[in-house]
Amino acid sequence: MKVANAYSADCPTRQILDRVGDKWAVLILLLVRDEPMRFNALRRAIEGISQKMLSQVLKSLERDGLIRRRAIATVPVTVEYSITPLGTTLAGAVDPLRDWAESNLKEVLNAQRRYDAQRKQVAA
Amino acid sequence: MKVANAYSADCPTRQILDRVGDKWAVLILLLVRDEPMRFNALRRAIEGISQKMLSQVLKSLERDGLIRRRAIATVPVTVEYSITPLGTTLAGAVDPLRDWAESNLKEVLNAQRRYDAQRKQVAA
DNA sequence: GTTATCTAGTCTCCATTGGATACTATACCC
DNA sequence: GGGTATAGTATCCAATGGAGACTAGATAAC
Repeated sequence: MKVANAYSADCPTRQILDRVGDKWAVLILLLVRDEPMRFNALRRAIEGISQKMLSQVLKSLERDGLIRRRAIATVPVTVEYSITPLGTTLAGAVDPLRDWAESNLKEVLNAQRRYDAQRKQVAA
Repeated sequence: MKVANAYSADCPTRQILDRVGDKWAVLILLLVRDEPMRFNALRRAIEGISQKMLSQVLKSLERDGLIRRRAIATVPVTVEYSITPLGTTLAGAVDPLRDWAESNLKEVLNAQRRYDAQRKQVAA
């Protein structure tokens, strides 16, 4: 039995994992899933993202067919980003992860505290 | 209704997403889920990871309580990394993502080709 | 008329990160 | 003594990410 091997550099899965790994991409995806949003609305919604990063990530999400960009001829021009069907399925696959995070964050933080406390003793 | 807001910088969910965002962490987690592995075994299994990164990521996964490190007094010393129950649940939450990747990679690549082709025309 | 404001970005610079490579310590085999 | 294996650490350089200034085009305010 041949198993898809995500551990070789050219594995498809790894490419997608890298995309999801993108710090901002998932955040944007989940936001535009709820409702189409404009550039500056996204920027305000996502605390800490720079304009450069937002612009960059939006572009690559559009390239991947996960979101759609639509410029509207108003003054000043507004641009609306919305999720595609493909993007919706990805967002769905991310949900379990978000749920896990919400359920288990406390446990992770506890583990970190335990680990740090131990290291501190060793150092002392 | 108050919704957990993953978009503010200090949101728990975002911290976990950052962790999963780590290029190598998920790969390691999925590997040691199948069976405990040693340092160099992991290095050989994961194409392209440097020793520094492997060491670093293993340390932070251990700190988060997702894997366990066990040094065995052989010569030379061997160190075995295994997944914890907490780690197992996270790995489970990652599975849908991997499945999505395998199912939809082709479509993503197509979208990229379309996008690039269009940009090329505009540039020409 | 001129200055300010709004939009969606781009440009430039610097700090942080990631990766490649060399190196350490220990003990076995030959 | 030289080579191999273990699990890392140390060092250096390139790539990435973020902060903030800047652009364009048109309307609104003074």
